[in-house]
Amino acid sequence: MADDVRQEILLAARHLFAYRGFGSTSVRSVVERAGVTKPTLYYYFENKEALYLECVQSTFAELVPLVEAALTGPGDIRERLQRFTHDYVQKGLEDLDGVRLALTATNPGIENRPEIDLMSFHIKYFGPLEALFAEGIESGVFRDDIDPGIAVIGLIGPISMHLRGAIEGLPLPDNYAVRIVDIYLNGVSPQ
Amino acid sequence: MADDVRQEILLAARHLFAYRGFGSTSVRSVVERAGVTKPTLYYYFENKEALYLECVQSTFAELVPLVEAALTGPGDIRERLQRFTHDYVQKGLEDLDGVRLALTATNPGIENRPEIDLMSFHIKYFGPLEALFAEGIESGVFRDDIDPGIAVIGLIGPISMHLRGAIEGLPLPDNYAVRIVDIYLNGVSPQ
Amino acid sequence: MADDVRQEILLAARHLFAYRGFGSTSVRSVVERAGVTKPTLYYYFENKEALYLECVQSTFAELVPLVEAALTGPGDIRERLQRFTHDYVQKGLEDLDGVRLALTATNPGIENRPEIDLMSFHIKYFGPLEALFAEGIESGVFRDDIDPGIAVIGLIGPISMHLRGAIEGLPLPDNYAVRIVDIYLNGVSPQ
Amino acid sequence: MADDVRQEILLAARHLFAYRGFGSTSVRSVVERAGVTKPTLYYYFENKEALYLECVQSTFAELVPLVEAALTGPGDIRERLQRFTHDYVQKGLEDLDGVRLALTATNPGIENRPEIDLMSFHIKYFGPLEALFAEGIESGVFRDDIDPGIAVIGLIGPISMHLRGAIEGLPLPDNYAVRIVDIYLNGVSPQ
DNA sequence: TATGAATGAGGCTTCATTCAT
DNA sequence: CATGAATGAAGCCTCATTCAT
Repeated sequence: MADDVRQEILLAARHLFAYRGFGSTSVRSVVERAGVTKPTLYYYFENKEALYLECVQSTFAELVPLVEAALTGPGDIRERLQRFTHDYVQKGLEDLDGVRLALTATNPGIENRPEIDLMSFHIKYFGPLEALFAEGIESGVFRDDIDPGIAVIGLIGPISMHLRGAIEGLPLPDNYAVRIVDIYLNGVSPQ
Repeated sequence: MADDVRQEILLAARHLFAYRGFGSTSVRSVVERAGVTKPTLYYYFENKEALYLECVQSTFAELVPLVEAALTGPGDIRERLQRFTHDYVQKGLEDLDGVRLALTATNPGIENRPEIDLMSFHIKYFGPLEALFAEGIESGVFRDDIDPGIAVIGLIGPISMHLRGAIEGLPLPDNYAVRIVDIYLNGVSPQ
Repeated sequence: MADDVRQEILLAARHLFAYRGFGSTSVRSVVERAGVTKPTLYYYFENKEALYLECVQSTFAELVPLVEAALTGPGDIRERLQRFTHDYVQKGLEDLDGVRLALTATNPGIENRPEIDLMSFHIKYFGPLEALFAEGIESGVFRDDIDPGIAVIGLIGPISMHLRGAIEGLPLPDNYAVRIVDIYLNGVSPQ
Repeated sequence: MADDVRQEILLAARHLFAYRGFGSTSVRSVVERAGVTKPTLYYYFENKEALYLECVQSTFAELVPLVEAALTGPGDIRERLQRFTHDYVQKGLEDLDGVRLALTATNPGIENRPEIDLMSFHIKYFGPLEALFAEGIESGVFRDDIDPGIAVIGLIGPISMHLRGAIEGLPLPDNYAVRIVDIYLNGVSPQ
């Protein structure tokens, strides 16, 4: 019962923070969307900042197991990268609020917004990915002259840009996971 | 004289919009930083929104010739991509405010902020890049089974992610332009 | 058991009312200090005002017997005045919260605070003192050309000012009771 | 013009702070009484606290020259004390708001109210009085076995208590200055 | 050109209090 | 007896904007 109210507030806040950012989301708009009064919001959350942080952290928290599951599952590395790409984008498409929120929250240093502990997020988030690359280099599936950091960004960068496009309504190509990973693995030059 | 004042206001606003976003930047903070009074600001700019738009558009305007110059200059395609990558990142490092502002302004739909005409920007901005890819495919330098949209994102995605990292203080790898383009062209798999 | 809770609330409230006044003491701060919940407080007290009144009245109630005991005890008038002065100040030093509360509560008309029935308090409080003066005048120990009201204030005024000083940490002079009463009886001029 | 508005706000605030204290006086009530809007108040004063401090300090500032004038003027010490007593009380009767405000502001440590620098006030305020006593002791007009601190309180205490009575509507005795100083100088015992 | 002064609206937060359990 | 949860009203303060000068 009571936790329903809390959840309702979180959902409303998540949506609004995602669409308007921290500084431009008023507490009033949150409580109106959630159908509660302001003191009720303050009963469950210390202040607007704490509410924001919980929204962001819960959003990120949902991503971590996804990454891990996709990357540590069965299949060879190409298959795992494809599954990761697909699941990650799919999850984003099913939760556009979450993507928007993540994009805003990881935008550097703006908005008067509370500090997000991005570093620990990066570790949890990119950790398994970097591990996969290390594994791939060792087993000869990846070139051994590539910095793992660069390697991660080479995949995450395009994926996140595709997601941004999807948010703005651009269509994803068919078989996007296969194609993105294909370019990633083999490059744009003919072999 | 008068244009100096205008310029001063623009500079102050650009910095603050870049660091705090549109909704969280107060007109007061802008005029204080610019050393003018509020009516003076409103003499030069219709309102906060117009001021923001001018900041963003002038920032983007600076980028367009850069892209064009880098891509249409001398050299083969690999060299031109490397030059583009290098110049783009370099320009960003020299104008971190501009990068922040661009990242915020192109973040999807947040912040109560005025609508940016992203589409026309995209055309000007990605146009030359897509043209280069078309040229490359035609001349056989690029694979012909790649969607040009995906191709652009495959390069822009990692570059913009590197820039975001740079803003947060992460070091760029040595020869980043060469290495990024190398992965982009040849993929992470051994040939 | 139950009265313990009530007493705990009263103690907490007394302290907070004493230090912050009526208007600036929140019910929340009282219940937190008392370790109870708000409905519990409202179970024992009708509202914040009733709680305040009980704090003040119980504080004053403690003073009345003290005054009477000191003034109606053994000894000549000088001794009784000294004992009164000493006991009164001593009691205050042992209950600084009470002194603060009394000072605040008798401060004229401020604070949105509930009306204190000061008049009846004055009668109980200054009554024995005025009686002592009447007795003193009759017996020739006091001058007969002095208004009793002025006489009372001549003693209470300095005592209460000393107490205020003590609250703020100023040291009391040695033998303060003797010295204050001495001035009071004989004046500051040489005889 | 503009300073008139500022003055109006100060007057309104002074009255309300005097009658209700700091914590129980709302900014809204001040601006309504002053006939201005809230942003106007904040244009002239940094915040509620600064407004309060200016009220209190200006009130005290008015007292200092009064004390000095009364004590350093012509006449022997008795006459000067009488003049001081009379002028001080008279001034209070003409500015009951000021008296209330001073009483509240010097009430120890309550009300969440801003810290008043009482020490420097005490020095300015009681300084001339203590000097007079020192002078009086040296010239043999006062007993030399009296601590000057106690001596000051012996006079100020009753005066301030009389003022408190006056605020609550109690009548002052005829010739109060003469009578108070008389007791003060000669004591309540017959010579 | 430039400004001191002003404002309606709204920002976040806390108040004293109560109801159903 | 006691509480978790809720609320209308009000708290202080700042917002973007404007007008007379």
